[in-house]
Amino acid sequence: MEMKTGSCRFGLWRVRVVWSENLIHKVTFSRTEEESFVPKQIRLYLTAKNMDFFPLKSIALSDGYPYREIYKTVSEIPYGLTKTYSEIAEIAGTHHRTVGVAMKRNPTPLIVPCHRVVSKSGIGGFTPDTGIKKALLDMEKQNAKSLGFIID
DNA sequence: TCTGTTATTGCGC
DNA sequence: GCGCAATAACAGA
Repeated sequence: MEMKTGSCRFGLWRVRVVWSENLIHKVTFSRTEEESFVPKQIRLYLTAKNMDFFPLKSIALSDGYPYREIYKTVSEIPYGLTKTYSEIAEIAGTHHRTVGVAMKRNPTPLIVPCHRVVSKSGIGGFTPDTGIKKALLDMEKQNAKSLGFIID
């Protein structure tokens, strides 16, 4: 299988994607990347025109991948909503501390929506910049609200 | 093995 | 509010 790389704009950041076929291998953030082709679902998601990545899927969900259960649980959080580290831990049958480690090591943010996992007292962390997490949550919340998925 | 790492939480003051 | 201990699970040596 052939491995492809592309980069897409999100605010001040560039989202760099590595994939092959429908399998996403890696998603990283950078400031300097030139824009180039990425899968349509990702481009649309980043401009609030798409709510899921089907049929794309993350390598983090494949058999034998470390923290697979945690990533699977996180993937089930609906667009525009959040869960806490403790809630994820309870569902996945592990410890909230472990959820933090798994999020930090998540190879594919966005695809596995780790930005929807927040702490009880605040937004929680995000590498390389919590500003990205805030921007993603704002975008999702606003979009979901305007489509009537969230009422508040 | 053993040590370091970690995007949390809850309790006591 | 702040400091701190508890504590799961993986990477790297």
